[in-house]
Amino acid sequence: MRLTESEWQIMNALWQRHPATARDLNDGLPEEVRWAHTTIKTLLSRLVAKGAVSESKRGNASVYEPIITRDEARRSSLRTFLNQAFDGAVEPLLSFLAKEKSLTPKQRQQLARILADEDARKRGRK
Amino acid sequence: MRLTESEWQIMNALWQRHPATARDLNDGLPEEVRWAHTTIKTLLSRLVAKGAVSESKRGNASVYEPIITRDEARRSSLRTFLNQAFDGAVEPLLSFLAKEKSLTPKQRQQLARILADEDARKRGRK
DNA sequence: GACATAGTTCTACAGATGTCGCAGAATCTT
DNA sequence: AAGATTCTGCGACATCTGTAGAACTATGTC
Repeated sequence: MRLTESEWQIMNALWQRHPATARDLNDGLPEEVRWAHTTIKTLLSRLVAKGAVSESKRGNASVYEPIITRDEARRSSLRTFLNQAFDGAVEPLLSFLAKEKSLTPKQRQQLARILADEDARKRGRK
Repeated sequence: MRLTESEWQIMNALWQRHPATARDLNDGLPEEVRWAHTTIKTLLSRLVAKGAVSESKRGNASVYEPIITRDEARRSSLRTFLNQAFDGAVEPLLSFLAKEKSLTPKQRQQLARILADEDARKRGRK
């Protein structure tokens, strides 16, 4: 499932609050991205067409629900990102992240901790 | 600097081998993505227009050089990716990566090692 | 010099995306 | 029930992307 930039906006709002109407969503969107009502509707229609969102009627109005999960969307987005920028492999991204100045020691430690925890969890579960 | 999917292909080939002519590049591209010669030229022109690539003449033919570095491109791509899928923060991506089943213990360790090394380097440098 | 070859610029075009406006149907308010 | 308000469906349109053919020009080859 491939989402465009504005579709991500919509989905992010929808994952956060759903079921939701077009209006609900627009209110929930960040200040800077306030589209015309019809714009949201168009985006939502396209998402429904794609099968990323479900639409049902409550009286006259449409109510939307996400079908794909955020993690699913993240996964495919990550895939694409890796393919384009890192030869499709995770390792290069990992080193890149580790190298990045923008990653603070704190974040670095967080990452290390996450890994350790995850590792422990994996081990313990077996 | 925002690169499209096919632009990434070109850039990846160009970072790998440059200076290069349109023909050089096409040869260097993965089998599946062999465009018509003119397609490459079009893409290259667009990249030149964007300021991502420089063009110079050698006789009749054009020779291209990347202007932006791969890391720069990666950085902005990462930025966009984070903004869309992870609220713009690195941490959520880190946890996501750590959580992912697809990340093997080996990769997890690699990442841990990278972090440790980087940390040491940082510390030692100060 | 005449032709084949390879490079160049221009133009084109369909499909994807970002953004709506309009006009009519449904619903709410007095 | 009339007017105001809110939705909806549909069409529109400018840009961006992907992909390439056409036509012309410079080069290489006998």
